[in-house]
Amino acid sequence: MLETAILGLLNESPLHGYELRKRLNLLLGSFRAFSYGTLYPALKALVARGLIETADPEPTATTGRTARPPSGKAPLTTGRRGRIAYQLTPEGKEHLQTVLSSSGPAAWEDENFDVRFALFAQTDAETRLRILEGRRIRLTERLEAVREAAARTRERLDEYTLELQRHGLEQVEREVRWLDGLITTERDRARGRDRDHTTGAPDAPSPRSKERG
Amino acid sequence: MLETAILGLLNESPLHGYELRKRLNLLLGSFRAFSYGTLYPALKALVARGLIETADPEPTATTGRTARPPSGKAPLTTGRRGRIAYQLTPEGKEHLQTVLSSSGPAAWEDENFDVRFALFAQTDAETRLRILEGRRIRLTERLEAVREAAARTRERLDEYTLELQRHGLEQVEREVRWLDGLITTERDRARGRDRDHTTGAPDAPSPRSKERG
DNA sequence: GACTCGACGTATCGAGTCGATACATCGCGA
DNA sequence: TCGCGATGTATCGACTCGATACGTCGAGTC
Repeated sequence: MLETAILGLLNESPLHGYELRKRLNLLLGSFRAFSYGTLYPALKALVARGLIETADPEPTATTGRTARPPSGKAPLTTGRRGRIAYQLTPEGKEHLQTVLSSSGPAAWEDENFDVRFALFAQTDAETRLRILEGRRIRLTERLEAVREAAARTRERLDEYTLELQRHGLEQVEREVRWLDGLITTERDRARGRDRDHTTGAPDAPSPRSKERG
Repeated sequence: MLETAILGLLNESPLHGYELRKRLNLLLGSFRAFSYGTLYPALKALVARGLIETADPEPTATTGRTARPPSGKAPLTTGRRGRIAYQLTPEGKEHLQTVLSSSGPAAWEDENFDVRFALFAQTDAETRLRILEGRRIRLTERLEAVREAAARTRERLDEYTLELQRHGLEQVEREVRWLDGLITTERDRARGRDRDHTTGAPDAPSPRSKERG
């Protein structure tokens, strides 16, 4: 799912590897932190598949730091200030849209959910809701399984193991409640936004109508 | 750290791979779940290092099912009821004690802490406390780093990304509070167990007697 | 009896990921 | 001028997972 995260970030602006990694880790918060050993091969693979291509980075107009002029030699091995920026190709945009509109089990498993959630701003409302609900079911299933396994164990465990299990269960329960809140919010929004249809408008900049918080 | 978990489990009773994995995953609760592709190579490596050795499993005297006699051929490829039980060697026990009494950074990093915690029943009180405190510092450091990184970001993120970050921070904060409770419990126990020779007492808490309260 | 099915049990493989590391440029302060 | 830390690209070894293969065994089921 690293690939999806990359495509999602590049859909907002072209970026080079170093910056991409920083944003990636910021995007996923304190959860995951992809390393270069993962990122660069993934970029290569995406280029090979024609989903992204190299490009010039934005001049970063906010600060005065302009991109350096190509004064003199540029040892092609690794360019002398060798920024290699990437941007989506049309195929990449298309592929990203396909992925973002999918909501199968692959979207709500542990290793994918946070990436998909981080890209919710680019995901349509219906898919958001389906992913949240699928994730919720997945977690409650696991809750059930762990509780059952613990009950079936006739060996009595020491207090530390029990505390670890209790803590783990509590974490998952809290996650479920978090999802409940998100699902409620999404349903409310869907009700407020839509009376008869209107499934699209994924770009629509956030409706500042905060009056009904 | 899989190796430590294996040694810790085998220190209680000899086990074969299948059972070992079940207990391993029960031990670590809903956190981690080692797979066979991890377990069996680890067992091999431990045998090669002389820390564990094959043994006969316990006869499971509760039910009438006795271990089968070696009647006839036993295709050595995978024994016909090919349970291969493992037990600690003296070197293994010694190594386990060394590991369990260590409390360096390796003990409280993400990938090790839960295993070490699950083996707290076999760990002495002083080491328990050091690991818990080290873990707490580690988490607060991360909290600080993430908060700072978020503050330094001038790009304003969409609401979903923000929510993901908020949720992640909250999880870690809750983890810290969990550790606080455990640390308090451990300190109280140490006080109850030992009167005068308190090792560090960096907090120097007011000696209020809560046993009557 | 013959059939399937699911639990038990050992074992490997490919793919994905991390952490460490290497190498290079740049700006900055001592 | 020197080192140092941030920026920047890139690879390697080690670890882990999920899927899969192969095999035994007991319990149904018709």
